[in-house]
Amino acid sequence: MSKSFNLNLDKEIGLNENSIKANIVKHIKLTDSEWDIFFSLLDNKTYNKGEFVLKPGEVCNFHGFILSGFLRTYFLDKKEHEINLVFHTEDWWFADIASFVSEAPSKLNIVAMEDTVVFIISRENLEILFEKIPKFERFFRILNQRTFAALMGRYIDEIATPAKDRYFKFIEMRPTILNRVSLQHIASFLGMTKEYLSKIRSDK
Amino acid sequence: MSKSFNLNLDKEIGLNENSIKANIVKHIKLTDSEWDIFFSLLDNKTYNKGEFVLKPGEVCNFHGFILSGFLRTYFLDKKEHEINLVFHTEDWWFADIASFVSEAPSKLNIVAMEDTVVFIISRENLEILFEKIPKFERFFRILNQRTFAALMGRYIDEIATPAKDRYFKFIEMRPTILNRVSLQHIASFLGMTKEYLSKIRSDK
DNA sequence: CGCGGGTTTGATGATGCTCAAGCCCGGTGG
DNA sequence: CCACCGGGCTTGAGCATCATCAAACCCGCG
Repeated sequence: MSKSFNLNLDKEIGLNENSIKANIVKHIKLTDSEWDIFFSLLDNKTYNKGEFVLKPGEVCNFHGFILSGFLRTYFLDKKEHEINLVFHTEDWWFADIASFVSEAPSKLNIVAMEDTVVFIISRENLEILFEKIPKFERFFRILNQRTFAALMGRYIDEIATPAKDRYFKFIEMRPTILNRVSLQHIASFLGMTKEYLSKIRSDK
Repeated sequence: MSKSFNLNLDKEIGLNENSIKANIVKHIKLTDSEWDIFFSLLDNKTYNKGEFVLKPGEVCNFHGFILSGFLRTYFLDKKEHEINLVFHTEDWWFADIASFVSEAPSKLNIVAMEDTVVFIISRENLEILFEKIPKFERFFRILNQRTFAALMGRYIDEIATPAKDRYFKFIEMRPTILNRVSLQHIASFLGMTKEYLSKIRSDK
């Protein structure tokens, strides 16, 4: 490949690196050589719309960061209904933490809802990263804390807020998601059936 | 004070220190002088039954570890009903993480259900700890990860499991709690009214 | 034009809540 | 020793929320 042919690609990777850099410098500062180490431990992956990042039964041996696109995490209940847990968009870390920590088979599906570009860091590389740059322990501590706080908020909402209010809260909090995903997925995310959501929406 | 006079007290503190040490060494190894630093940053506190560790409106500026006793974390819904989120027993780290990270007023109550002895580490001392012994970043990263995984499990259960099954699962998973707390608190913890739990129990 | 995914509508029914009453039982005081 | 109290637990009738199932609708697309 000629240099000029590669130019656009290089630019794009540069953009990607800046996006994850911006995410990380919010909590820790690194030197240039530390950044080099960090990026050497990442894999760049692309998932086409409909492709699976993780399937039940697999062990989640990675953490991921979304550069562009849109992932959906869900599981199947006893009646084989899909229950959506998270919609992950750009600038978002994701993993099945339960499977990651226990090294047990995941119960979750993570699927690409759009063509999606991610950085992946494997369990092994993550351990190397912690060893070489302990500051990343801090970064992931803070990340985990915030993710935990967010989940706790959702948990409380789910318990304390009736379905109707959850929907109106959702369109207020995450308006852009509305255009990127079908209503049935939003219904499932909000803990109700698509039929019931439809009734809520037509009520006013 | 004479040495012999202090002996019992020392023994007791020794016991407490061993309990939190055992909890920590599961994930990180410290030298004796690091342990000294660690313990110098802790406060030992006792809460009598009924006393509050945290009230809504206060900012949670600490993490705590339970040496003995029993705490309950709950919030009030719109109808002023208490909704139990966690029962914390011995060997358990606790905090309102959401309030801790955002430094916003807590929405939660944490109350002692029995006389309870805890170690408290303040936000300031926690930062000092991270600075002096970065290994603790790792410890709390792992702790947060596991807490997150546990909450995710509960969240999925709450969504995917009917009330009846949640109760039978609970008595199987946490049988000792049954004797330490009234049924109405268990009902609230399991996301149902005390009346409904009562019917579940009498059904079989 | 017909197909198919997504959405809506309506009838029916289950799950679990509300409210009110009564029960059980240990503690306290006369 | 009994009477009464109060907290926790139970019971029952009626009801709200939300799920299920089946049918129809809408609309872009081949």
